Amino acid sequence: ARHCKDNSECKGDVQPADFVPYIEYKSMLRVYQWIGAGRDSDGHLEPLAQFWLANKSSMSSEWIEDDILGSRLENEESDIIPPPRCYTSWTVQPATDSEKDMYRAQEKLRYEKPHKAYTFRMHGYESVVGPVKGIYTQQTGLNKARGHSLLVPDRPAYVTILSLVRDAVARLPNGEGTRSDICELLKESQYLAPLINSTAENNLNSVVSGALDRLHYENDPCVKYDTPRKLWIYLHRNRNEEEFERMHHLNGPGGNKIKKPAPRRQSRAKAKDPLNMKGPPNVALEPTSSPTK
DNA sequence: CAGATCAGCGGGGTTCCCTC
DNA sequence: GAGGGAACCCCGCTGATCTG
Repeated sequence: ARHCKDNSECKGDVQPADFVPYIEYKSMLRVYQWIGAGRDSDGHLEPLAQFWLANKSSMSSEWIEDDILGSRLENEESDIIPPPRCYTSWTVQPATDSEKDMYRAQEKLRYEKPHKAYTFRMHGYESVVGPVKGIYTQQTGLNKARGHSLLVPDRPAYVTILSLVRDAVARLPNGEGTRSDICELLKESQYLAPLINSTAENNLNSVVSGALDRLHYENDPCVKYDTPRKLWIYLHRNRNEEEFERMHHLNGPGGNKIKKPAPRRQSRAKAKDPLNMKGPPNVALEPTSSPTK
């Protein structure tokens, strides 16, 4: 991989049609990180290595000037997407009854201690979820759960559509997936009311859409939507339970509760401006990628 | 009672697919 | 290639409920 000063300089590079970056540039730390673990293979790397060997004499080794990337550092620092803690080749599919039982047993444990982080272990993949927002002690559960058309009425009050969607996002394989993947995982929850017809299914889709919407405007959001790849990414996918609990209490009662104003999105025309997309050709400045299915 | 949180709603924008 | 429709996300507003 090499840096180009601008896009035009990169036109000579070759990338496979199904190109996905294998290294990520951490602008905050100014380091490159290998993010291809589990996805790399000689089949992908050999053509690139051959091309490099054939063309290395004509390639520039110049680095991006600080004034090109430097001015963007502050913005990017908040946009860094961590790689998953572990990888899985499992893809989302409807759960069998035994899989549902297994998940529900774990989910029960997770919500027995809502003030603690929890690690779901399914399909050989570990998904760590943080404590439920706003819960800092072992609750007595006296509060009544708010009514919700898609949730069962006899559930703890702190089990909301937001918490369930957050768990479903956390359980996405490698922390990435589509909205329908999230819906599929959500259906395994014991707190979701049975979907009786296709109308209820559509309703679930729009409810999840709204929940994802709200989740990614939170302070320290747990999800981000990757527009080019049309995937939702679990931003906390590399945190462990200790980190979750530490951050939970930092933001908890007595902690820093200064609410960050909702990040105003760039105007769409601006966000899509190709001139603003200065990422090096083979480096993910933003999301990590997984192979196209 | 005020503020925070959760959730629903609807208009607007973008992208993709299909048809002509 | 242009146009239309569908699907989806973006964003602000509002109301219900809970908490201190």
